[in-house]
Amino acid sequence: MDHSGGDGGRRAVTIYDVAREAGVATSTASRALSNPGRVSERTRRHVEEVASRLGYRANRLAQALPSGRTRMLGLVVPDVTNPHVFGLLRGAEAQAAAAGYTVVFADSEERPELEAAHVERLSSFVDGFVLSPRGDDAALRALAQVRPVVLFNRSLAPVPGVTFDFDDSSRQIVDHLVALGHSQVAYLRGPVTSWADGRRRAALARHCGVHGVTLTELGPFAPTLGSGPAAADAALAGPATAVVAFNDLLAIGVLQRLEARGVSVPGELSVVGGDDIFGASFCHPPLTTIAAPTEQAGRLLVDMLTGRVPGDELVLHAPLVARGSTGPPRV
Amino acid sequence: MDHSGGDGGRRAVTIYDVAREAGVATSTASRALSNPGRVSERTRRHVEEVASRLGYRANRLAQALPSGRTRMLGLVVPDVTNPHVFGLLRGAEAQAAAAGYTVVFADSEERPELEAAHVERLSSFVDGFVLSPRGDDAALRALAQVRPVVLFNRSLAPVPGVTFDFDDSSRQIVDHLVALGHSQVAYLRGPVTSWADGRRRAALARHCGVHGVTLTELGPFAPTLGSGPAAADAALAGPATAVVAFNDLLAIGVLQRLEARGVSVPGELSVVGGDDIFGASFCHPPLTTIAAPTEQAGRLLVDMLTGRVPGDELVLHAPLVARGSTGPPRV
DNA sequence: CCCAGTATGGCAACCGGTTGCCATGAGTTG
DNA sequence: CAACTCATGGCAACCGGTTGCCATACTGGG
Repeated sequence: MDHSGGDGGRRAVTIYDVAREAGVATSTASRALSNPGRVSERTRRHVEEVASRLGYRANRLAQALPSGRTRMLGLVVPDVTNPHVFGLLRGAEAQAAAAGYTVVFADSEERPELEAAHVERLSSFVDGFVLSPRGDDAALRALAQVRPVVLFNRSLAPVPGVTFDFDDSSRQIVDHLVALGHSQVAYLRGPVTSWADGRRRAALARHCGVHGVTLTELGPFAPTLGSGPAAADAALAGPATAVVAFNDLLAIGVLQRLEARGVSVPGELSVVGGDDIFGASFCHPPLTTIAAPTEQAGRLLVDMLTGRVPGDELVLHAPLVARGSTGPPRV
Repeated sequence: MDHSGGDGGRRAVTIYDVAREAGVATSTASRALSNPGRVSERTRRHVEEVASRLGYRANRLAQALPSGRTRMLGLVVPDVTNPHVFGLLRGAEAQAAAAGYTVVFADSEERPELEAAHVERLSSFVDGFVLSPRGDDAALRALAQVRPVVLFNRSLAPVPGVTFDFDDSSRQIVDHLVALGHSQVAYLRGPVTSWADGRRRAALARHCGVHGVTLTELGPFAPTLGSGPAAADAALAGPATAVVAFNDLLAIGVLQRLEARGVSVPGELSVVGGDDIFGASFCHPPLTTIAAPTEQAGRLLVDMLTGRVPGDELVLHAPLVARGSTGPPRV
């Protein structure tokens, strides 16, 4: 067995080495380094000097073992490279740093079983989880028993979380399209495992109903650029003059396909996205979408986890951002 | 002190509980669960049954303490939300999973001291690091003594790493611009802490020299969309008919500014990026850039770390992707 | 039927820290 | 000058696992 620091060579310096070299008991060395005030200034300085001379670095594994606390937080998302979660990453990181925590990210690649595996692997190493979950309700509830958990974009009492006001953002979209004169709208569905997709569909249907707008559902589609062509073609085959996509990735994929097919946007078809990702403002034409305050969500989630805000169910307002991809239908 | 699993309530189930409940010694319980073959089939089954009935989950902190190995890898990047590192994240994750490792990501926000802090915090919890480094050489060499380290986009013998062939990609850019008829080129510099920036400048200067092209250096600029306007304005103030940006983020920011100022691209100014990020293909006009094989780099780096490839200095070829943002200069 | 060999299980040490409790000695006060 | 505080430092247990070594029981063979 190799107990070295990892370079396969000499063994790492332990607090015992420091204590021996400094001529004090290990408890004194420990207190000198991590519990100052309990030890005389002279001794403390001496121990610190010896520790740094020997290049001592505490083994955080051993340090965390008695208390079980590591001051690390786990953040598991379905896809780190999806711009939609950028705000979450940044917000969580910033707030965690402020509270003296370190965030580690893991990517579940949209797969519930990988999410479970990551959580399992990390659960001993972190004090709590921020999850943008893909797993089913039962698994999440079970996990919440073992470790503090907060959820992004999923409501699952009694587990605390932050969601966006889908009802209101759907209302804004429908109002916007109605104001432009649309009466035939298609919704391009996201993954069936997405809780948010179900919410958006329901809310859109309700508000379309209120305004007498006909809503068609297409899909489900994978929420990626690559699904854009199929989604665009499906939309063009129907009567819709405007499409609302599950998310911006899908919407941008649709825009690319429409450009390739020579369909003018918004003249022949208006396109609405879902989350105002990086790229939504500079694609062609710039995408009308919903600007979810994901960074704020990240901050709040970490606050809940670190106990600075009571764990609860928060719903954040997400405003519509109208850009060039929506306009009046060409009659 | 609270030794519970984290919910503040009852204490977590330990292997001692399992052993007692199953009526065997702790060593037997341990072996039954993690070293099968050393224990009779009947006993193993019994212990497993008891463990799952009690909801036992091994404390990985304690498990890792004796061996010092966690089968986790740390990946520290300057900015998780910079699309440039997406390939790195994906490639590393995929290859690590294949080798039975879990990857945790951390974000240094382009700050050397935060990078150091993350590494320090994580070093006991991971078996090695993949770094896209911002710290200085001495710090990195010191770190490499403590833990296995491999570097992305930085050459620093004897620490193994993967870099891209800047010389060749600069040659491709210059050849391309010369073929289009340009003779006045500006380089928009990246951060001074970036090793890659220095390499690109030197290589561009050399190849411009070969073709008798005049190269102007502007900046340094932060490698973000937000620096685009300043960079674009600086470029327009000079004689250049083509600009090469440090990276795509900066290049896309430039494109946005040029569009806002009504400057036609590539008619009045050609623009070249640096890393073919997400968005480079659908910005307006689509960006000519260098497609660095970052995913392959991520795979190789993890292979080096897990010892499946000899630790060494690898240089990967990065091809030019010509898109709409470059064309002949308007005479 | 006895003995050797082997499969199984248990004791205890160890990983590297932290901390409760007690002993000691210096400083303070009556 | 003696008694009492209080600051300081040390012993040892503990966190929750793993593992080397030994004891035991059971097996099969002579």
